[in-house]
Amino acid sequence: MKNMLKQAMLGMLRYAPMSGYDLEKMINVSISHFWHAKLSQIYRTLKKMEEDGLVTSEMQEQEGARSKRVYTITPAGIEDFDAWLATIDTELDEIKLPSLVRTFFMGLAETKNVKDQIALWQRLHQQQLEYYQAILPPTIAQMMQERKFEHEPQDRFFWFATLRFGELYEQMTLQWLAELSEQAEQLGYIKPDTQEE
Amino acid sequence: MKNMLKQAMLGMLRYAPMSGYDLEKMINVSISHFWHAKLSQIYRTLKKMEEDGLVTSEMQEQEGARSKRVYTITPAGIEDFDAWLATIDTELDEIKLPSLVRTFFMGLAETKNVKDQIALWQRLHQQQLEYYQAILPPTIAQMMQERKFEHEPQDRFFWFATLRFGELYEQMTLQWLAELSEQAEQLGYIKPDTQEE
DNA sequence: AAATCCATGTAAACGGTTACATGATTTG
DNA sequence: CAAATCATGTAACCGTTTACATGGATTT
Repeated sequence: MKNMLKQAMLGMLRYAPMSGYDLEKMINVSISHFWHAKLSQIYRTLKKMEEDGLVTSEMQEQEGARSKRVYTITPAGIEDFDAWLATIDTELDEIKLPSLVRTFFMGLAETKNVKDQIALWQRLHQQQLEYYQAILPPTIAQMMQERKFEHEPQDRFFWFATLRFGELYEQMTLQWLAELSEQAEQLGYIKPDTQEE
Repeated sequence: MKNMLKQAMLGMLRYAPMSGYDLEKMINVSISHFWHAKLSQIYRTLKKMEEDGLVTSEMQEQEGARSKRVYTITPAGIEDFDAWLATIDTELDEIKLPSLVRTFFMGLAETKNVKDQIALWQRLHQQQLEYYQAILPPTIAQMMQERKFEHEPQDRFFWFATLRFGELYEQMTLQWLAELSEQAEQLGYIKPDTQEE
């Protein structure tokens, strides 16, 4: 997998200086549906980036709260990030979807299981769709304000374009699951509703 | 990321014994659009699986070709695989999409670049869609025959259901890209067609 | 004659997760 | 008063990639 975490972190720091803890929030909320990272990895990566001169840090005192180490992107960091943005990606993303691996082998599973699994996926993706549509947009807008992201209308445009991708992805998945369960039921590969356990 | 490679390999071996080289082909063709692995990792994993008693191997001579080490799933391996299939996955897949990270930061990029990148993605996804629709189905069918996969109609059904997912995924992505480029152009975030370089 | 495919592996490095360690402040 | 949030880090481990090493058979 491409080394995207460094770029994602530099990108966030281009909008505003922030701590490792803040970066984790930005990544695991704003772009959670297509990238994620654990705090431990973020701290390690920040250390490495500071050694490489891409960021600098200083402790910042806070009234009534413990102080935090705030990272700021350096000119070298900006150069590195902009150079990456100026390149063109010529390969499709390599995706790993455990649920599709499971689906591939479902012909070997119990029909009761297949039915339950598909029903659960439908519920989870329905929830996720609602999360993208109703909960995430205001959360992201609020986050950008709180962390004082200096940005232009076009930044906002592309941020919300990635959200739109999430929405379309969930809708497509729900469509696929509906098709799958309908056809599987017709062919007798999953039990039709009998209600009782 | 979940430890899917072991399950994917056991699953393939449930249908027919095969070599590490064959397994790589099965994984990187049949299920390439949602899982992949390098040969070196496959060989290491096979070694580990043999130590754990999930598979056994024996050298198999071939006329006019070098011999190969053919792996067969053991009863313990079947048990392990079936136990996994009988569990229900209660979490959504965690996806990593480098192209979406790039999109998120496109407000900071040159408009010329954005335009070129989106155009290239459109071409690549169009190609991939055609690959799923025209090339993969016969390739997979042929592969299953050659490697003597003993299977039932329901196996086939779920194999092609994962292909259908790939098709829908590409169509959805193309729709998203069309929407994105249209809106970005309207708002002046990418240069409209001027043809000359 | 060269390139690709078949075929198997090892070693080092890298990316990422899990577990551990600590403790103050805020919210329910 | 308990749980969640804020806040920073280290160490060990695991999964994955890249580079190395080898060589016969087939296709172009």
